[in-house]
Amino acid sequence: MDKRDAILNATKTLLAERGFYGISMKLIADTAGIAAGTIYRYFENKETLISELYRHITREVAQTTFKGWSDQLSLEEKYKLLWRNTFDAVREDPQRLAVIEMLFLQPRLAREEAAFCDNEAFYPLMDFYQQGIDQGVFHDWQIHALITLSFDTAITLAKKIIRKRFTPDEMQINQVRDASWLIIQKS
Amino acid sequence: MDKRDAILNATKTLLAERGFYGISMKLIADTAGIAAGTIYRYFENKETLISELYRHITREVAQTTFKGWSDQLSLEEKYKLLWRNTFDAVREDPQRLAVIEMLFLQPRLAREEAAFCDNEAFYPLMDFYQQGIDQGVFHDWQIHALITLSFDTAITLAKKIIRKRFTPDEMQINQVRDASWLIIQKS
DNA sequence: ATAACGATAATGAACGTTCATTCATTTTGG
DNA sequence: CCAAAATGAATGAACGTTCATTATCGTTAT
Repeated sequence: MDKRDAILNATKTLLAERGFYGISMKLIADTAGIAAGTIYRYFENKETLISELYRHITREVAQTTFKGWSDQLSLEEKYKLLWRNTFDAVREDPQRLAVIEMLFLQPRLAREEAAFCDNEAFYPLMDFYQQGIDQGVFHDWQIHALITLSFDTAITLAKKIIRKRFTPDEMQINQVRDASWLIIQKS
Repeated sequence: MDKRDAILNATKTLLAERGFYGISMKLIADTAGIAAGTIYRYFENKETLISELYRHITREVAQTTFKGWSDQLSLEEKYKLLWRNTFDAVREDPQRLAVIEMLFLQPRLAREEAAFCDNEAFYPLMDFYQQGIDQGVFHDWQIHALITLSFDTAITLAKKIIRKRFTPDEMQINQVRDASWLIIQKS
């Protein structure tokens, strides 16, 4: 399935670099190094191509987010792992976040895929927070209130690096991570 | 300039509701209650229409963000004001955020307008953080590290309400706001 | 080993549709 | 009555999709 990947990759790159306008099937085909008609051997039409790209990337994101994950780890170790994985992933492949956000904002996709994204791929994340609450370590707030204050800062900060608003600095990055870890705890 | 506004409004609504596909000039015109050709009396072409919509909304956002702002207020009062204004604005007009994000992600716009957004409209925000640092109240980190941990949580949390991940709850909202205020301070 | 064959994959020109834009004509309002 | 505004049918370019044709490659027959 080499060509399928090439098509998905080309679409990803073009979306990230050019946005929604100017990614014609012809251009995708050229970028992937194939003929326009060939795309239709692998994808029904443009809409399903985009939709499958979204699924593809979501799966990638879930994988990198939980790289090195183990139930043996302490809550704090788990948190540092999650935060770092997320932060580094955004920096390593900025296109991934750009495209996922872009697609996520498309109303059609948003409704279909939101559930998938939330429930399937990121279940361990929800579970992590639930454990912290159950153990009395985290504030007993709605999980997404906790996520907003903690995990989401990794994404927000990484985005700022991409957009050149924040200059990478290992010490400050760790300070943000640690601050976000502190703030969700009861004591 | 009634019609100009009608056009901008129609474009905003359609973008928010349908995303990038299927917002033809004809549809925008119909939604605005005018003829297709009329749009070209107010905007050079589709691209500048979109671009001016972005400017228009950014200006609106800046206005609501600083509603009630006064140099008399204490840092903490200023923060609570900023956070609330931002949070409420997203809830009141979700389309605004949806569209601004969508447009911001378009690479062409992103480069042109990023500077405008950052430097002009949100100068007082930067200034607020700089004051906190200078007064020794906030951590002496890069401003955008502080923003990530504090101001940005208002946007992130508001988005979660729109996407039905977080159920509105005044007490928890205030807890998040206060936690984000605490975390950026030295003591 | 080579040739012949068939099936699967790939190609890209052609087609029909959509859509941004134009402009001759009509409407509006002072 | 006239200038400015508005109209919407017409235009042409761009684009998604199709499909007749060609290339590829594994299998079988010689």
